[in-house]
Order: sequence, then structure tokens, then C-alpha cells
Amino acid sequence: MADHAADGPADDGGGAGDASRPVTIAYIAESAGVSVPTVSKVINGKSGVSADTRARVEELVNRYGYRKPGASHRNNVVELVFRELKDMWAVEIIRGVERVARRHRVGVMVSEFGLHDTPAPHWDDTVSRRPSCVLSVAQLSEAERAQLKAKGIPFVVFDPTTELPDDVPFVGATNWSGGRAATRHLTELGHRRIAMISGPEDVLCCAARLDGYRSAMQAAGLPADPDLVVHAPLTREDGCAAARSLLARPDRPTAIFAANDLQALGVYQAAREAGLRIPDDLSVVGFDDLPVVAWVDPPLTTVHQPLTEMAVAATELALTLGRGEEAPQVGLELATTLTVRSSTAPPPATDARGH
Amino acid sequence: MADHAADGPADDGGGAGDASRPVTIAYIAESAGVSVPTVSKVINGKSGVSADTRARVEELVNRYGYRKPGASHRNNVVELVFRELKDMWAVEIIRGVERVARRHRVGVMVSEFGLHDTPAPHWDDTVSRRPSCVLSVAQLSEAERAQLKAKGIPFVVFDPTTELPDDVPFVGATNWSGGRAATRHLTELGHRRIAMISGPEDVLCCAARLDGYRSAMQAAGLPADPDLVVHAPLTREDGCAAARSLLARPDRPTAIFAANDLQALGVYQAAREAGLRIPDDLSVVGFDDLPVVAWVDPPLTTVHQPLTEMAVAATELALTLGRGEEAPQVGLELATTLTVRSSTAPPPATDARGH
DNA sequence: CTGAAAGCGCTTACAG
DNA sequence: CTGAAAGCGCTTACAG
Repeated sequence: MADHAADGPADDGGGAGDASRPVTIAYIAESAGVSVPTVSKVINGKSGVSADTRARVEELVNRYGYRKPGASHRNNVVELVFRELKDMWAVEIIRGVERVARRHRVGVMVSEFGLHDTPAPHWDDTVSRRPSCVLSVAQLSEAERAQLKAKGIPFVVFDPTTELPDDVPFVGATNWSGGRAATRHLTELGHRRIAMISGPEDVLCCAARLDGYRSAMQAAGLPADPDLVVHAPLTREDGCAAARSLLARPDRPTAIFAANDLQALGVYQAAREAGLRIPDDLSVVGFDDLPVVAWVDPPLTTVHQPLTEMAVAATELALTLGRGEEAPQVGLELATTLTVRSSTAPPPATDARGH
Repeated sequence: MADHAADGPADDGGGAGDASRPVTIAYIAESAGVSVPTVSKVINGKSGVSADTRARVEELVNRYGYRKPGASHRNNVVELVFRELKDMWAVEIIRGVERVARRHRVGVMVSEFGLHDTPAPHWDDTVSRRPSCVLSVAQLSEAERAQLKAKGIPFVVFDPTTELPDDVPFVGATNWSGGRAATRHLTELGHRRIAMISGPEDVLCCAARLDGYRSAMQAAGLPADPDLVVHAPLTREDGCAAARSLLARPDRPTAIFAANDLQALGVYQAAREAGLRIPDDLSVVGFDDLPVVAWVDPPLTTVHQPLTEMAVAATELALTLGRGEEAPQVGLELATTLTVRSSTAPPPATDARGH
């Protein structure tokens, strides 16, 4: 027969023995085969313990997830993590999170990590604050997700930019439908040469918006001209550059659908430079509905992304998971809606078929 | 001689007995003339204590600032408090605060209170989280300041909107100089009829900007025409309404200086409605330098307010005070700078004197 | 380096 | 409602 390999300290083969009553230093001491005072010394980083003993005790402290009695297991805090805090996005999200958190009497801790793939140095600070839950705007690496899982801290990904495993909770927007609605609005106005400035190909929401565009083009019986699709980073400058190249063509499009509002504002500038009037000579549609786009001239037709509502839903979900409850669903997409303003109109008469 | 009025429990006349060793429930019990278990019950909100006794014990617990042993006296957190989170302002500030806090390995807790004067219900939550310091965007009421002082939590007011007592730490911007620089820019271009849309009269920064305007007008030898100064809330809509009334006059101004960028964007719309071109027919200057104003057409000339730097300075100050150190100065104003873009030009030839 | 012993601050039955 | 007594989890000298 095999020997009794799993005849460990107190728990059965399972692992971190979480369910039972709280771990005490007496329990750690027994497991480590040392006295209570020795464990106390290790925990408080006092001297007078051999490196050997210290290592063994530390290992058990980690394994059993020991916490001092006062240190409440959970801080009443949701950690709201951004990759970049600069977008106009951020306020809308923070507001939504704050509103829900306040109602639950939970604090909102905001932190910004870089765009770099390397784990940010203060990620450990975030984790060690033992928040009720983490709400991450954009990605969490696999390692980060694993770390949170190990510590029992639930998390929700806000508007994920890449494909995630099925069990990762997320809240997003209906990007495909939004792209489709934006494009259909243009086809219904009579446009036939509709260009799309899409975002980076590996960003999920951009891929969805682009596919929505393609779907609407096809539904309108319009050819899928690959020349009408260009990719550019989601900034105003890059949107402008992309629009310049589109508008310089002899068979220039009569409408441009940009992957986000910033790019759309870049299109405005390119149009001005080219002496084209919006919407008379060129229709423009954006995506996001940032507050500012209602104030530019002409006010931008765009796909409204319900950022605040998404933040509310994400926070509710995160807090539910933080309470250890089961959530009705772990992933959801909130509906986008087309907001028609003044940057879209039928195409100029020379190009129009319908009018 | 006077009688021994201050012969209280253990401390001398001083007050909340902070310096000595930590307050225990035994000490509270002795002071209250009850047993240790009774105090324990009160603290943990258990039943089995008369209302009378409970009240007396609670009073002492508050007075001596009793804390459970585990609950560390200071959380490594700066509480960033907004009245309203919606402005584009907010992100810039949060970024600055976050950057500094991260370097000090301190968390940033963001909360939003209403505009109402009544103390927000979650203000107590904020205080009871025992942050290292509080950074308040806009006002703190006298009561709120007193509460923080009583708890020994230092605070800094960001961009104060009303006059504060001398000992209240604050960080602001040089609003008067900014208003002066904006107006001088217009007088130097040759404008003589320069209007100002100022903010509410009781908002300190607006009063300073208005005085800067007046000072520059006087320096340029221009008459102080009270008709050229109107007051309006700091929103785009109100700025637009104010501009409409200014532009409807027979002797309409050739330049408008708005108290903030939002108002200036309102002026843009009023100008469009009136068929006036900017800057050919009307010069416009704003205040704040929000990211968006570089993207509108034409890009707005405005007074740059170094929000991020202000946030950085305010956080450094707050954390310094939080460490119990003396700060070199408790109040400071950071310099504004005029950013000249394309919304300003010499006045139209018919009105100009110089050209 | 280690742990038996004393002690501290708090809580939990439980007797009055 | 109140508090003496027992107990818990942890830390602090201190003897080996």
C-alpha cells in the first residue's frame, strides 16, 4: 500500500483549511512543532528565532492565512484599478462606483497602474490592503487573477479588452450592436461609401465594433471594400491622421465611423483641413458619447456607452461576490444606444443614390 | 484661591489625554465607575446595558478616543473628498494625488459629497476610516474642520472657494494674476471693449479673476464699464446665455473673457448663433485649460491652471502634516500661465484703434 | 535559540 | 442591568 502521504497537521488533503474557525498562533505553533511564543516572535519580526524555525513558521502562517485578531479579514473597500487614469472615461466610472459603494457604506480606493505588462510594484499594496473586492478597468493578467483568487479576493473586469476565461466576471457594453447601429444609421441616410477607423486589432471592443460595421454594411447590400477600413490607436491625433489618408483618396468616403469619440474629433480636424463641411460634405459618427462631444461644432452623432451604469452594475456585482454570495450572472453587457446629433446627414447630392 | 476644578480622572486640565499610553477599556471603566465587562458590552453594541450607563460610557469612549488594540491608529490612506465628481477637473486632480500617494505607498480613497450644506451622511464613514489625512476639493464646513481637528486628522483644502481662517492649510492657483494676464493679452491685441463673464460673486477664485480683469483694464487705461461685467454660474449653458445677452447689445464687446472654460465653450455657441466668427469678429479667452479646449474649433486661448501640480503639492502637504511634521508653509498658490491658441486676434478693423 | 510562566486587554458565560 | 470569574489569544520578560 501507499504510505500515509496526506496525514498532515489537521486538515485533510484539501489545502488551505479555510472553512473552520479562525487560525490562531497556537494552531500554527502546534503544526510547526514549536511553542506559542516562538510563533509570536516570527509574526512580529522579532529576533531570537533560528532562520530554520522562522522559515518553517512563516510557511505555515502563509499556508493557513493567519491574521492577527484585530486585523479584520476584510476591509470595507472596493479597489478600483485603472491602467490609465487620464481618459475622460475615468470620472464617469469613478462616479458610478462611488455612488454604489457609498450606498453600501464601502470606501472606494482608486489606483493607477501603468500600461506596462510587468506587474506594477504597488499591486502588492493593493492586494495587501485586503479589499472586499477589486474592480479592474481593462485587463488583469493571469498572474494577478491567480493572486487574487489565492487570497480569496473577488474581482470584476470592467470592459475587458481581451478574451477572458469563462469564469471571470466582467461588465462590458454591446459593442457589436453599437457598431451595427452606427453604421445602419449611415446607410439609412443613403451613404454608400462608409469608412471605418477602427482601433487596434487586438482590442476586443474594437474588433466587435468593426464586426458590427461589417454586418450593417452587408445587411445594406454594400460591398466590403477593404480600403474603407483603417486601423489606428484610439487617440485624436491618430484619428486625424487616419482621416487625412481616407479623405485624400479620389473616391473618398462620404461618411466615417470612428472607433471612439477621440478619433472622431480627429476626423473633425482632418475635415476642416481638407475644407470639408460636416455634415454637408462628410458625416461622422463616434463611439462613447463623452460629455464634450455634445459641445463641439457640430455636435457629434455617437454611440452612447452607458459608462456610469456599467460602473454601477460592475460594483454591485463585485460587492455581491465580496459578500461571498453567488451572483445571478458573472458576465454582462449593457446596451449601447445611438445618439443622433448634427454630424450626420444624407450624402452630398452628387454621390447620393437615393435623393 | 480658585477650587481644583481640573482635578479630573487622570489627565491634567488639557483635554483629550492623547500623549500618554493607549487608553484601555479598564481605564474607561474606572473613569465611568463601571466594570470592564460593561464597557466591553457598550463598545461592541451588545444589549444588557442601561441607556444611562451606555450614554456615559460612550461619552468617555469618544472623549478619550478609545480604539480596539488591533485597529491601527492611522490607516495609510489619504481621503480625497469632492463636492461634485462630474467636472473634467476631477481626473486631473485624482491623477496628481494618486501619483504622490503611490510614491509614499499610501492609498487614495475617493468620495463624493453633495453640494448641499448639510453634512453628508457618509462624512462620518470618512472620518471613522481614520485616514492619514484628508484632502478636500472645495469647502469644508467649520464643523467638519473642527471634527477632523478633534480626531487629530490633518487636512488640506484644495482651491478654497471662500475665505478661510489663517491656520487652514490650502493649495490654490494664482487666480488674480491669471485674470490679469488674460485681460492684458486682449488689451495688447488692441481690444478696448472687453467683457467678462464672471462666476458667482461669492466664489473666491471668481472674485480674484474678476479683480485681475479690472486691474488689467485699468492698467491699459480703459474705462471700467459695469455693463461689460456679468455674473453667471460656471457652466456652458449659463456662459452661453450670458454671452447671448452681451452680444445682443448694440455696442457689443470685441472680446469676452470667461471665468472658466465651460463658460467659454458657451460663448462659442452664442457666437455661432449670432453668426460671429471667432477670432475674426470676437476674441474669447477661458480659464482652466481643460484638455478638451485644445480640440475645439478654434482651439481656445485660456489660462492654464496647473491642476495636477496643485494636486501633487496639496497631497505632499497633507501627507507631511499626516506624519505629524511641520510644513514649511500651510498655504500656497501655484502660478497660472496664459496659453495662447487661436481664439484671440486683434479686433475687427472697424472697431480697432491700433490697426 | 527556545519555551514555561506571568501578564495584558478583551470577551463570554453566568450568578445575583 | 451589573460585575466577579474564567477563558482566549497574544506578548513580554526571563530561565535554561
